[in-house]
Amino acid sequence: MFQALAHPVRRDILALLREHARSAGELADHFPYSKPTMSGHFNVLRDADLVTVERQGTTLIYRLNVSVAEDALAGLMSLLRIDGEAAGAAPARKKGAKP
Amino acid sequence: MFQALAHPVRRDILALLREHARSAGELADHFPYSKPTMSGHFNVLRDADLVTVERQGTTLIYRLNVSVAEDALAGLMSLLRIDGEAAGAAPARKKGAKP
DNA sequence: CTCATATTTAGGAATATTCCTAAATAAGGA
DNA sequence: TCCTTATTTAGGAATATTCCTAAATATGAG
Repeated sequence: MFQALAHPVRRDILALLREHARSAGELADHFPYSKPTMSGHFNVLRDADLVTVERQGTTLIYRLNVSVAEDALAGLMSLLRIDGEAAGAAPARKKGAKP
Repeated sequence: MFQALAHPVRRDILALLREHARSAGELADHFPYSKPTMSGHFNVLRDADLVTVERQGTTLIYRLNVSVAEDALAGLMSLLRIDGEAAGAAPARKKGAKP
């Protein structure tokens, strides 16, 4: 799953899907690569379970799989033992952080 | 930086360094790979600024660079627009999470 | 069935990663 | 200086990633 996040194009795909679900073609149009290349990136994200796919007629709709993304984040957090306070935009003040 | 996190050995190195700083040799002893191979992994982590290194006599001491790790986490969070609540071990109740 | 559209799979070239052994470098002690 | 210890750099083989073009598949319209 970290492997899937390792390529900038795949992270950008996730950022686009964070806004709303999109078709394969619509996603592909955002990048300067061929459709088959983009399809390969979709496969990597799907294998990592970071996105789900659903067919609608001839088009395939890709969606961000939020729960798995959250698991990824949880794993990275516990790996580094970071509380999460540091991540938001404006960490006003500490909650019950007992270090 | 995501690239640096993509290899399991490098994530395990970070997990070890999260506990406390360690020498190159001490780190290498935790893995079934040669010293030069491990040294290569250290270089990747250093290039990604995820660890710092300091010489102490003949040994090199590696330390987790927490601030950069936090930035990584923040980046992943904003990429996926996740609040961070989902990550901790026991998310008792919501803070000022206003969705 | 045939055609057009949307998307994928197949095959292959260029490049990057990962691991090894052998040799080099750095530091300190006798 | 010479030796030992700690660690790195150098060079190379095996494997994986990334991208392409060409061909295949899937679906719906006519």
